Amino acid sequence: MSLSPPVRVRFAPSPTGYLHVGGARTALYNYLFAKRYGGKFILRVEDTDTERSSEEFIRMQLADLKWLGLDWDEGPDFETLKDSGEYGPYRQSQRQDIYKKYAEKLIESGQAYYCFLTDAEIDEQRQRAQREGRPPHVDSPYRDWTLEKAKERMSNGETAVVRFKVGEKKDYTFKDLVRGEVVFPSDMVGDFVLLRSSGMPVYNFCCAIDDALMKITHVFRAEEHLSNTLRQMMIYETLGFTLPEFGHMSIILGSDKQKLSKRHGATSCNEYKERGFLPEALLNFVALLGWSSPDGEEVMSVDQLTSKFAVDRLNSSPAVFDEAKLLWMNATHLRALPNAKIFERLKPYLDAQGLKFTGGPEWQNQAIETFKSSMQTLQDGVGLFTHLSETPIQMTDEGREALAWPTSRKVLEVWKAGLENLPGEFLTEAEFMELQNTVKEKAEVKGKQLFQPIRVAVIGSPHGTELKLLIPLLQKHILIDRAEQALANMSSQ
RNA sequence: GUUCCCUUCGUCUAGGGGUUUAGGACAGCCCCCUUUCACGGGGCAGACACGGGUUCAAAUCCCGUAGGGAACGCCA
Repeated sequence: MSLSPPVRVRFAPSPTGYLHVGGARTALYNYLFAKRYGGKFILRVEDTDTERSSEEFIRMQLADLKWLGLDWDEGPDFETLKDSGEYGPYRQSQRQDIYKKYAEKLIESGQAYYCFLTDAEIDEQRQRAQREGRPPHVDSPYRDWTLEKAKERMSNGETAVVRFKVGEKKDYTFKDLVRGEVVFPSDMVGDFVLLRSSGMPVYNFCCAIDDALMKITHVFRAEEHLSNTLRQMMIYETLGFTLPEFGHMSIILGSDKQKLSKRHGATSCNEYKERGFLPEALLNFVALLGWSSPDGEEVMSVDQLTSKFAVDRLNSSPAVFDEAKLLWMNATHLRALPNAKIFERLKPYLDAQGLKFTGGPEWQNQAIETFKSSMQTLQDGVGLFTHLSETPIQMTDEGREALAWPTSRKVLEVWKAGLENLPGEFLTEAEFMELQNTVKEKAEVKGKQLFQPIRVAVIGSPHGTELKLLIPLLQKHILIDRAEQALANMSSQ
C-alpha cells in the first residue's frame, strides 16, 4: 500500500545525550509508518543548540538507532556522519545559510523584525505579565521599528535576535492524526524568536523550514511539541509552504506518573542495551506504549509491527513505562530465539566480562538450553555462564546455611572423592547421577540434604539450575576446586 | 495565571450508544508440574475519576468539576 504523494517521514533528534526510550518510540512509529506505506524514513539532526550538542552525541544517537535496527533512508551515516539523500545537509548546524535566507525574506517583508530586548527586560516583562494574569508574552518595543533604524543600531556592533511578528488574532486549526481536530488561538504565543543573536536559528524555525524543504508529508512526534505546532503553522503560512500532517503521541511517564526522566532509573536505550535487553524486545515494548495491534497480539517482531501498524490505533493518553513488563517482553523474545542465536547475542556480553569458554557449538547449545528458561536478560545469562567459568563463586547466606547442616561435610567429602575418581574432562549426565547415588548411600542423606550442599559447592546458592543439567557443563577440575573451597569454608567456621 | 492536551483493573490496553456479569497482557495471589529455583499449564482477585445532561438505553455523545501533563525560552 502507498499513499500519494509518497510518504516521507523523519525522526529529528537533538544530540544532547544518548537516545531516550521516548525517542526510540517516536523513531519507531515514524519508521513503521514509512515501511508500511512504502515511504522514506529520514534522519535529521537538530543540533542548533551548540551549547548542548556535540558530534560525539550525534554518534551516540545514531549508534543507538542502528542498534535498534531502525535504519534510515536519508541522513548522516552513523559512522562517518556523511550525508546521503538529495535533501541534505541533514544536520541543522550545516543549514544555516538556508535559514538565514528565509529569515531575511521575512524581515524584508515585515513579517519578522530585529529585537534588542535584553534578558533582564524580558524577564521583567514576563514577571509583570504573570502578576497581572496575562500570558507571559514578550511585547517588544522594536516591533514597529523600520529596518533602517534597526540596521543602524546594529552597525555599531550591537546584536539582535530576529522575532516573528505574530499577526492579527485568529484561530489556527488542524486535524491531528492522533487527537483529531485541534484549535489554537494565535494569541497563545507572543512574537517568538527565529534567529538567536548569534545568528543561529531556533528549533521551531528550522523545523518548519526543514520539514517543508525535505518534503516531509507526516510528522509524528511527542505531545510536548503539540503547542509548537501553532508557531510552525504560522511560519508555514507566511512562507507559503504546504503543511504536513501532524500526529502527536502521548508522552511516556515514570511509575510516579511524572514525565519519564533520569530519576526513574534507566531511560536511555544504551542503558537497556548494557543491561542485556534485546533491541526487538525494547521496540516491541515501546510500540505498545500508545499503540495496540488490531488483533490484540502483544509479542511481535518489527516485521509484524510493520504490517499491522496504523495511525488510527495510536492512543492519545499518556503511558507509564513499566519495566516489569519490559522484562517479561525481553524474556519472551529471548526464548523465541534458537539457542545458537542466543549464544551469539550473549557472546559480546561474555567477552565484556572477559569470560572465555573452550566448549564448542554442542556445549554452547547445551548451556543455552539449560539456562534460557531462567534468563530474562542477556546479563542474566552472563551471571549463569560465570558459574561455568574459572571465576570463583559468590556464596550466598542461604548457601552458607546449607553448608552448616551436620550432614553437609560428609556429602561434600564423598562428592569430591567421587569426582577425583572419574576420568575425563567433563562428567556425563549418567556419571553424575551415579555419583549422586553414591553420595546418597555413603552420606546417608536424601532430598535437599543431598543435592543442596552439592549445588552450593557448585554455584554458591542452594537454588538454581537442575544439577544433572548443570554439572555436565562444568569442567571436572572446576567442580573439584569448588568442592575443596566449600570444605575449606566449612572448616574455617 | 493563560491556552492546549489527557483521564477504563497497580501498569499497558480492548471496547467508540444496546453484542459487556467491561475482554486481554504484565505484575500480585493460589493450585498443578517439579528432590530447589526457574520455565510451562490452570485458576483467583482487580477498573469505566466525579457531577450533571442528551437518550427508551451511556464506559461509549455533550457540558462542567477535579486530577495529571504540555506550552507560554536567544531548549528541543
